[in-house]
Amino acid sequence: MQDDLPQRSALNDLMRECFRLNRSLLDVSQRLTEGTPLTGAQWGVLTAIASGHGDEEPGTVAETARRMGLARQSVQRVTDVLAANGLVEYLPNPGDKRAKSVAVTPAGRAWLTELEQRQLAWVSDLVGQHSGAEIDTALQLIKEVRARISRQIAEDRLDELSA
Amino acid sequence: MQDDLPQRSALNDLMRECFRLNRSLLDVSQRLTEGTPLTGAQWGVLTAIASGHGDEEPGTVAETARRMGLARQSVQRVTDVLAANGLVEYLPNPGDKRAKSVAVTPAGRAWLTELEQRQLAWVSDLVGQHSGAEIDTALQLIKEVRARISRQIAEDRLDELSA
DNA sequence: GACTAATTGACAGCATACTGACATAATAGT
DNA sequence: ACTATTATGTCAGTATGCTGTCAATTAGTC
Repeated sequence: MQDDLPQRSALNDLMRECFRLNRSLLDVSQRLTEGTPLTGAQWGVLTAIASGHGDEEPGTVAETARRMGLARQSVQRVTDVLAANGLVEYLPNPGDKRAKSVAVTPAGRAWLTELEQRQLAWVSDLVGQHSGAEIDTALQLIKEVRARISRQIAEDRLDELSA
Repeated sequence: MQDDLPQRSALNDLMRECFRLNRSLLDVSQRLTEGTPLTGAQWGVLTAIASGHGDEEPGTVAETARRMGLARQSVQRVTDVLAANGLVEYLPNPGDKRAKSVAVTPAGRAWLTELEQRQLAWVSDLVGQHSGAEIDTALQLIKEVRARISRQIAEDRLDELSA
């Protein structure tokens, strides 16, 4: 395949590597949550729930889903499991009869801090000799690539509507 | 949370962003395969099958799985679908009575070149003003982070064995 | 106040990837 | 040559995400 565009192959590699990194990260989150009542996905959702409210009142499932960029239903399913395991609690929401509030229980909060410890240790072990600036540079590039993709997708959606 | 380690938060962001990029990429592969008989995952597997044999003979499912870093069973399922849709063919393997050889059919090859075109167009549209060097730098960092994670995981596996 | 949007939860179904367990075939070690 | 280990395919079950649909609630508009 001729390569008029040297960036093409580079970006291709970047994408492939990103897929692999993603799988590695999933692996890690699974390992970090070993011995806890949480899975990787549950950890993520629980974190999102806990860090959701700068305000006093706990948020709803739909809010959490929006913040995570996931489908409502996915987060709902996980949250139900969290509730069943006592890490989270559904509270009646005076403001909306449908959307119950989701509050992290003391048990949930305890596991969160435990996992934060583990993650801190893991990251410390991982960063190696890379400087913060170096990481930031890569982060910026990825962020922009992703943003451009999102924009592309959004435009495509509009195209479809007008088609 | 106190931040003794400035890289911690940066790396954390990098991970989060990688998750999001991953989902965006899945989205894109879904879009690129729209109107073809392939899904994103099937495209990936088909590509791996096609690019597998520098040698003459087509490879087996297990080989493809290893090359992709996926579980045997996952690739098997997808390959079965490809075969059912006539994009791939199982051939008797004289060397191994269990593992049939997998060959890409002309139809499969045709869709592969079509998708290669689409991908090329997409990437050209995407690279924007980033230089190849810039992308390479990010790629190197991610590669190394992932490699270190893999090493970590491998060590953990050994620890478990010796424990 | 009544009608229409949009939001939300609940349920069902699909795609992708994983693990575990099993039988069979191939390979190594003795 | 016989046995033990490994490789492979197959079947079953799980986790995580998605979409689509429906009824109920909420919010917005006239």
